Amino acid sequence: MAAGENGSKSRGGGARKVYNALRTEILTLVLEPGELLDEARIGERFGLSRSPVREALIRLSSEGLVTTLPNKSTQVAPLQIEDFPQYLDALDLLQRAVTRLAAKQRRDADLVIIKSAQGAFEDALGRRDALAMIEANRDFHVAIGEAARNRYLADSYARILDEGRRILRIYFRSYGDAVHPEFADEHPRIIAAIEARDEDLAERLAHAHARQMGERFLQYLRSRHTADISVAGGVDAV
Amino acid sequence: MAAGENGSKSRGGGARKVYNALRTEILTLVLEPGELLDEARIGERFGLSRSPVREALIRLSSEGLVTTLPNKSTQVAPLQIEDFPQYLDALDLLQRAVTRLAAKQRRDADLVIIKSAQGAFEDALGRRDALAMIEANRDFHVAIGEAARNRYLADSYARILDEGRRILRIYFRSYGDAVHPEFADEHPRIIAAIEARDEDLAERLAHAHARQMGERFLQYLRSRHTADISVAGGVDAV
DNA sequence: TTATTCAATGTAGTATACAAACTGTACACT
DNA sequence: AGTGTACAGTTTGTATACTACATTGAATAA
Repeated sequence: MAAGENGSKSRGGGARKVYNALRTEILTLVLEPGELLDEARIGERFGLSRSPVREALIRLSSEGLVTTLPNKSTQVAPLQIEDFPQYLDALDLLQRAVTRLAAKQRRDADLVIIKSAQGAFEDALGRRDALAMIEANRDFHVAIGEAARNRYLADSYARILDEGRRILRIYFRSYGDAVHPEFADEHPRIIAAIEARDEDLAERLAHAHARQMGERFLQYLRSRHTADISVAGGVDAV
Repeated sequence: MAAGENGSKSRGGGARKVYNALRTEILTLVLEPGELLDEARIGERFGLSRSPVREALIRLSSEGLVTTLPNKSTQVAPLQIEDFPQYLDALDLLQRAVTRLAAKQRRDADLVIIKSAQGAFEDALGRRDALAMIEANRDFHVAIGEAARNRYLADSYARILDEGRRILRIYFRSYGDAVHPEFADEHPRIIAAIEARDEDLAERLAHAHARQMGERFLQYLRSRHTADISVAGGVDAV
């Protein structure tokens, strides 16, 4: 297979490339939960051997984004909506803590990053681009996580936010990726609270924001039958 | 290298074996923070090729237990005591949340596991076995995490607890692994609160427990010079 | 003596080769 | 017909081979 022929980075880049690509596709549901991943096929898709592909899959497995059936194959981690309440609890807790900390510890440089992410968010909102909106939303909160200056909490928070990308994707996709503008005004208020170093307000807004998100998704779940969107097993679900 | 000759599991077991071994040795400081890990050497130590070793290292890297310098080598993740305050904050937050949830959600089966871990803890205390005590302490809290029935929080909590094993190890080792009995009576009270489903008390005790641990370690840090125990870079530090 | 270049060496990243386990199908036997 | 076994195909897990990057140290020049 044309060894030595490579487009981008001659070394070390292969595994990272596959990792990033698969990760994005998993989080955007281009790869459906439960879908089976074949190392060889992925390898030939990227023009790489199985080794870097394997590395990428191991990383993803370690993050819980893929599940590896021993000696059989690895599949995109199923989304178990039955523990969505757990998810919400965790998101709420970490979001409150992190946003409060950010209000306390933020520096001006942090604010710039946060506002920039919010800019991208509003941009996507204006373009009615659901995909970009989800990503910018994640970046916005991750930026707040960084501003909290606690790598343990920020890591856990980022992990949860990523999981949320898949949930939000299901939500929007089910509405044909129509963008609902009701999300628009919550972020600026959070920014303002962080900028004003108002810890209590920041925490309260963060809490409300998580609740809102959960409420909307639960409402959506109720509108459909839970069974219908059980993406847990099949490739062709939803 | 005698292909096909292996003691335990003929397939999939190799990588897991290396992973578990390295992980334990990292968390017990048998492998010092900053120590360099050579894939080939590890491979020959376990009678395996580089492939399974690589898989183990990738997993560990993904968990933050080793740091991989691109194209150079991988080293045991340095312990940065300068962000010990961050660590404490995160531990406190998650411990409070998880212990409270455990008091709310626990089932009888959970209590059995928790008490069993506490049994091992007291056993180790009696034997003055610092290593076993640290491990049992971690298991005790992880069991509480399981009882909370929130896999997101339990995962984050477990991750933080593992990091704590290294910190506790430094602490005890510096005192020649002498076991201080003042830890003894906090766990039973936490168990009692969980058993009685007293959420507020459980959270308060969990909070106090985290504070105690942090206080002791900070006191230890103050007694030595911070620079002396900076295990960040060198192999032979401490 | 000190700085710089370059070859030599070692190790990580990738490719390939081989072995074991699982899957499914076909066929035989009851 | 139903069940069990054999065999082929597919795919993971591991071993080995190869390549490129990086560091080291010696040789040479200033």
